[in-house]
Amino acid sequence: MSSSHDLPRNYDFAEVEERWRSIWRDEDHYFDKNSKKPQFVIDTPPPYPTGNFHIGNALNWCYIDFFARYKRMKGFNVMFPQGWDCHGLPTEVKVEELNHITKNDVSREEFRRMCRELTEKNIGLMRITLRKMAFSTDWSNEYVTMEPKYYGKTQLSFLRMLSSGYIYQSEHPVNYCTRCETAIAFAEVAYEERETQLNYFDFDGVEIATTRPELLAACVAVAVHPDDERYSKLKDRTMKVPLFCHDVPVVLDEAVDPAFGSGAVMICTFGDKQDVHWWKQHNLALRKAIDRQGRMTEIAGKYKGLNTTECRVAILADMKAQDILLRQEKLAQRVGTCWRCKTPIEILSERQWFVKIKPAEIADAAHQISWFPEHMLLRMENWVEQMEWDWCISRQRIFATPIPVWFCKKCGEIAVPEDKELPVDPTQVSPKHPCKKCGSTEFTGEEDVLDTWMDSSISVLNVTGWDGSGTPPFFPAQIRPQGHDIIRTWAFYTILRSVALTGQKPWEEILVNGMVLGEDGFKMSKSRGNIIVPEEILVKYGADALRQWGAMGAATGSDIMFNWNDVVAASRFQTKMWNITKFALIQLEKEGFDPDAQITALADRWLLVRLSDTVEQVSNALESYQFDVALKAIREFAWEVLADNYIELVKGRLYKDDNSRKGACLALHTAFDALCRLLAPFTPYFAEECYSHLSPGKSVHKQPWVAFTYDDDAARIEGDLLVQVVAEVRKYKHDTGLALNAPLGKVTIYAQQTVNDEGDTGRTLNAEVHWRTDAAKLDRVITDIDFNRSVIGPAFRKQAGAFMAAIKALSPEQLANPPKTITLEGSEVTVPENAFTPKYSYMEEGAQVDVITVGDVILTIAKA
RNA sequence: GGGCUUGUGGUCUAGUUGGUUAUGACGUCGCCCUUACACGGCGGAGGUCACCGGUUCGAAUCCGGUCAGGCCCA
Repeated sequence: MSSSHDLPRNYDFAEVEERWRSIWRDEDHYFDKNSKKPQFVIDTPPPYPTGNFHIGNALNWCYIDFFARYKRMKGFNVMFPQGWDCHGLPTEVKVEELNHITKNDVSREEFRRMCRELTEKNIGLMRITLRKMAFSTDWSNEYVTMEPKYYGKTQLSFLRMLSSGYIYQSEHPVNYCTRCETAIAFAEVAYEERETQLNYFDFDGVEIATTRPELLAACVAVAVHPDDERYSKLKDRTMKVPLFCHDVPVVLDEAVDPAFGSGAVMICTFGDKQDVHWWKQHNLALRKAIDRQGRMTEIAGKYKGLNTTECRVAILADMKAQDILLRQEKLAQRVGTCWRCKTPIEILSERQWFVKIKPAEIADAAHQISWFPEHMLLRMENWVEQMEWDWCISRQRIFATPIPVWFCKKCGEIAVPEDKELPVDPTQVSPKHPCKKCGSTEFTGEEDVLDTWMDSSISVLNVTGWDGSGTPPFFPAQIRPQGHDIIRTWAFYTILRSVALTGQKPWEEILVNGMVLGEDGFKMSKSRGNIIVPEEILVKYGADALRQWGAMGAATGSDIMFNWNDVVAASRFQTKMWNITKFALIQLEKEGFDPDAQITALADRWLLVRLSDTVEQVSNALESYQFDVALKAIREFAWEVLADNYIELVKGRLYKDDNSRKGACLALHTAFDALCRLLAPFTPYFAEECYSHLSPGKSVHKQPWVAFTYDDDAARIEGDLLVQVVAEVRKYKHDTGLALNAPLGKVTIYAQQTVNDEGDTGRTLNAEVHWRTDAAKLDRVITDIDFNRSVIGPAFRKQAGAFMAAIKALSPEQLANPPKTITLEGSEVTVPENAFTPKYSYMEEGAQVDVITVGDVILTIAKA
């Protein structure tokens, strides 16, 4: 134990946090591959290296660190890896922006180098925040998806799924962002509400409504509802497309809504997902009118080269000129846009790579995983059930994992590298062997790259040691922590890939955290100006306070509003705990502490039984990831049970110099030691600081989790009574205008059981306290009568005075049980309800006392 | 339009399988600087548990509907 003289008056989080950060060693958090302990592998989310570790990340990581630290103390071999999901458009866009270039202005290699450089810088910045937050990261298991070591595995996983038939290439309509010039997956399409124009025009004699006249060149059919009598004569006909003059068939389809527009629609390749549906179902022709840059193609004839907006204007003008544009209406519609750049997406038919989605397989694995909170599983189920297309994994970008494939220039056959050649960039190197089919040595490297989710969806395979064969040594992981916003992407793709590559679920449990909203209850955004960055909180209140906010801000899994109040409250709790620490150390160093002391006093037993309850509550809560419940129980124990009640009760005994303080010292030591350990996962710096003063040279983070139990039901019940008695007497002092430390004379407590309080109650109340088990012998005396003049006045008017005099004249027995009527100046009058209340005083053994009841217990107080 | 989720004092929030007086924090009001702590202690005020209906001896809790918010999707 360090001397209390060493303890500064105030807790200086900045000094303490920096000091421990320099003392702690990374090695303490390394996963031990040879350990005999049970493993606890966490499939940590690899954040996108934007350079800012935002508050949502912070919340997610707080949860991870809480259970990582808890599990370590519980004796698990914990792996808390840190990944970085580097590839993707945002970085490309940022690089273009920072350097005022477009990706086509420099070579692919140069562009990649610039992206890597920016990413490395950003990772550096984010690592600093992670360390400040005291996350117990296993830096020996850090992975960076843009590094060859990692993306080689991404490529290996691609090849495995290619050979097992999960991956195929095909020409198929895909969502395409013409600004980013790449295909995107459905998960990357964001829908936005927009107002557009619905144009009615004459289509070979039939009125048709369309929002996208620019797609007229891509029209491949006209569809009507089979029961729509207006159009029954169109059956089996072909129709001539206005302006373009090609013939298209008329198809009948139930999905056409006769009430929308004119009830007849044109099918274009492709205006929306419904067009793709009809196109497939009716086996229609393919007319590609828009290219990858979003410009009109050959098919569009004289409109070739225009972008879609220009083309729309031109076609509408030409329709007007030909007098076939009938009318226009405003229409609210939802447009699919690129989630990165918000450009409306086009559906283009392109040769792309796909991963087969087998919904049943994924649903089955999802059901084998425990979900926290449970209802998040439903989101996965809903997403899985409505999958229509396979997952398009090819992207036409640069900063991403190359698709490890060549095409034979002669016969088109695919060539793939051997495992040991990975990673490869097929645009830079050639295959080692001639074409299997035709023997040619001329190849073209695939220029397309992989969707970033192809990298991140093997995070769990990577950390569990996957090498391309069978089940990895540490697979499945024990838990996946992540936000609910990426259930349909990261969670979904990870399950898909794990099942495809290992045949098993990726994790035993998944813990889904909520989103962090601004103080105003809205999603944090620049435009609202409600963004809070972790760094700001770290500077003002420190990491431990921020971590407490993360634990207590909301129930695990629900969205959480950021709230400075919670951070302030957290920091106040630390102040309180710091004062408890100072008090405990001053007391414990007085005479050392005796681990063999006997605990006999009620207050001491009560503290230990409440501690035992708290340990159980906190442990149970942590097992089910209820961090709010756990920390709340800890705070309540420290603040209410230990500080406000226990310490106040035993102070007097601790100040004494005799043997009776030994039991209190042991109880205090036990509770304080346990508190440090309970707090360790939540406030690692603070807990370490407190514990280091209690047990110098030892780290609380290397101690086992508290296993303290104390079974003493009587102490819980009697101790609660003791605390209640003290509270009632305090209230009595307050009500009678006495200072809390004012001397009180004699207090007699009539309880059913004998209580050994070692004199604690008396010292706490500054009174002579007697606990008695016999019945109280009290005489009740009416000392005065309170009259209710607002009742008496209106009822008796001038006789009011006489009424009150008559009541005063009643005997004590009559007053205790008042008559219904009374004789007033010779006549019977009714005694109104609530007209008066007798005031009693009590006499005990001839002295006047005040009486308080606490349940069945009677307290009498004889003032000094 | 569909799925999920939420609606508790001024603000935020707890409330597990329905069970006496609905939890805590912040704010607010009053008293108190008692040898760990005024970044504190003690006490008080403040709630038709969104609304309507149902099940029940009993509903914040279960069921149905309405209204409002959030998220995801069509």
